[in-house]
Amino acid sequence: MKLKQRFYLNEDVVEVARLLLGKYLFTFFDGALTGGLITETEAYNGIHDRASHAYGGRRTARTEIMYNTGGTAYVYLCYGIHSLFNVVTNKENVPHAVLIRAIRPSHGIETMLKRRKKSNPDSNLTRGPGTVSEALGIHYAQSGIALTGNLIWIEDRKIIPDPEGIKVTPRIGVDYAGKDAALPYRFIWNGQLLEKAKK
DNA sequence: CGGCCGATCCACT
DNA sequence: GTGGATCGGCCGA
Repeated sequence: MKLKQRFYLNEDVVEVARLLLGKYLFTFFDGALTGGLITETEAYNGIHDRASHAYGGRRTARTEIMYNTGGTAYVYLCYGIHSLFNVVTNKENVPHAVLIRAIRPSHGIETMLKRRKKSNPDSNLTRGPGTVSEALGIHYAQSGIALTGNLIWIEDRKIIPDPEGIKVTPRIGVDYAGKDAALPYRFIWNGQLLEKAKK
């Protein structure tokens, strides 16, 4: 059920962002399994995307991780406070990535509550990219680890989102990206499942 | 080196 | 709806 590297080598990062809806994101740190159903993603489409850290082919110590082969975690510090978790896609040297913006908690909720310093699992436990990382225990020092390993991984549990339940919008917080700020690269799934095909 | 600023969140009003 | 927190990355001098 764990997604194989083949999944991450897809050359269409926007498609991957959509396909990740309904998959399960897990971490296993400090003996605790935590995870949930991915409900919101954003695609960052490489060197021609002004919103991407890799725009213009920029390579720095930080962005270098995005040039890894698909199936790597790219985690960076935002606003000095938040670690934001991304899935690197496509082949080596093509810096595509999908930002995970929200999950629906399913595993290790007690652990996630403790990490988030909350007492009740309300709708804000893992909604927003900074809170997802905090709840799952992901830190920017972990940027570069493989999603085919046993610390952070994604599973396909045969959950099939209803396309009608998926909303597509521009990305959040990328006003600096000029015309690319308007691209429809954000996917939000309301949790509605596809009805079994009527025969 | 110095300075600006960000793929955000939360408390408060 | 608004503003403060908080610090590494990046760029220019």
